[in-house]
Amino acid sequence: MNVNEQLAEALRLAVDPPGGVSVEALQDLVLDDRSRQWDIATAAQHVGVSPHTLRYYERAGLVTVSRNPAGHRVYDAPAIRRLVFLTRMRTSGMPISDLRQYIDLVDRGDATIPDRLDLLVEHRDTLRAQLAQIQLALAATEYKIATYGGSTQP
Amino acid sequence: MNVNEQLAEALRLAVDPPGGVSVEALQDLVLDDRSRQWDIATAAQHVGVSPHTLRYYERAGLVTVSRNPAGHRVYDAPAIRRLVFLTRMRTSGMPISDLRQYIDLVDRGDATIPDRLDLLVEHRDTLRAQLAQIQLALAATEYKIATYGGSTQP
DNA sequence: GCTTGTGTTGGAGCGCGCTCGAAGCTCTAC
DNA sequence: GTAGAGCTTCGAGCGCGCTCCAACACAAGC
Repeated sequence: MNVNEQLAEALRLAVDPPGGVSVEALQDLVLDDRSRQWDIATAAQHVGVSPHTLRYYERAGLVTVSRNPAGHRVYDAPAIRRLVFLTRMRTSGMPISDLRQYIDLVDRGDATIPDRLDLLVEHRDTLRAQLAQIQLALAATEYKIATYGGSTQP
Repeated sequence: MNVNEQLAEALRLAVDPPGGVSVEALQDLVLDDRSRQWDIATAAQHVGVSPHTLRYYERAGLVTVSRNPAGHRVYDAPAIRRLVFLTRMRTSGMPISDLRQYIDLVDRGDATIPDRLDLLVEHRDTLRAQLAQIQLALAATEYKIATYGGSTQP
């Protein structure tokens, strides 16, 4: 599986969850059409957040978005990809301050890759711990359901 | 596996995660020693939250705690068990309002068991969705780590 | 008896992540 | 040309879940 296939797979995975990314947006992203651009409403739809939130993320320094002559925001494929990543991390509970830190490293170039790796590994561990927590809560919930005589299936 | 064994197993599972419940507290709970009582500081330690939070939970109507002659809160085994359950649900993202609703049903007696089941099943579905989200974020993170050349193991 | 620690209450404050409002500019449709 | 939708900015507001403060009450140890 090469990198593009991995990316496509990761993006395909992103279709499923509610509040996720729309299919056609992902197709655009996989195609990486450099001429394709989106206004804030469309971008928001594709990313699965509100335009308010997109502006907020820009103010928070998570993305820099260029403007058209009218001063309106213009989102391109890389921006959307970054936003998809960011919202995925947000959904998983990563605070905006951490994302900001990571993004700053990205914007400072390849020399910061080791630092980014540190952050990512740390976050991976957080996610694994979180996974365990959720599984525990799920077990507790299913236990309660079982004791109440409810079916655990499906 | 009878109900007591299931409970013991569920409680054993609770030992592992960080910020979780202490081993001796669980032993007390499994023994269900009716004479054993705890002050707020000890209870907080056992449950893994701050005394502030315990008072807050009481104000929020999640637990009712009796007082000793001095007016100090006295936590018994059932109270602690409820708090362990509540904090587990909180950790998994269940809002306090939902917990309040569930607790109200519990306090209204067996007639509300169907309603409780509804709530639990709903929460189970939420947890499953959440699990998928976390797994997705984990996959994305591990993908990034891999592309940066970091080791995915362990 | 006095100090120190721990508890009590009500209410205020806070950090986070949005979310919205106001006032104004721009594009589109008719 | 004009209405209306949608964009811009800045700043304020909000809901949640704590977290802390002030002022006081009680308990244990010296």
